Amino acid sequence: MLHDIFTRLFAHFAPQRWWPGETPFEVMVGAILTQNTNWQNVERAIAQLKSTVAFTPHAIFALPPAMLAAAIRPAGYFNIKTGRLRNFLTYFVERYNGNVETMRQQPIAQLRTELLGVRGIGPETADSILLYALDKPVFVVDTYTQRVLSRHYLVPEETTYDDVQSIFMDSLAHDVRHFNEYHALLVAVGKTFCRRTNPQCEQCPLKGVNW
DNA sequence: CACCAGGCAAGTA
DNA sequence: TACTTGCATGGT
Repeated sequence: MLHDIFTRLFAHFAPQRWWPGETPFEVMVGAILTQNTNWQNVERAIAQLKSTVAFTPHAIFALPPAMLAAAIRPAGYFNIKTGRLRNFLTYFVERYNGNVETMRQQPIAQLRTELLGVRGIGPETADSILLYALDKPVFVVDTYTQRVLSRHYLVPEETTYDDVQSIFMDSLAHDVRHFNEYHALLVAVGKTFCRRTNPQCEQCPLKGVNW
């Protein structure tokens, strides 16, 4: 059934080509900045940050917090996100010397535990980093995923993050490219047809699914 | 004007 | 444990 949903979405939408970002480290930063925030605003923030300092873990951490906050201001919650970014950078630099390839070599379960231990990184941000920055076969769940599934009565609305994730990871092959495209397509269908205000259910490519 | 966007943590009872 | 609230910009 999850395979059928993917087939419908893939037939309807063009490839999403997630995650936007020139480097894995940039994807990590974007994952934190995009929390409850429109991606367009994240792009502004990243652009401003790039024009402020060299886009490396050490350089960004060396930036005075007030300047970091000013740079990422367009992404919203800039004081909160400044702290969260610095928490992550502390972890990334202290444990991996800011080296993506070194981090990538660790086991998935260990990395997920480490990331969840950083204050400001919850399950979605952790999994986004694992999948989109480190190429780990982890399925990313977000509010659109939950909403699309529950609107089609595939899961109860109150299903937890980990349970939704298990539904996907227990029935699909653990393929990075597939998980990448699938999550992005769920966001696409959620945005386009499954909005709270002004839903467009009649034209949704998932119309009628209720296995 | 209201509402939303690729969440998370802290506070309250 | 189970809710609720704060965080904040920019687009529609």
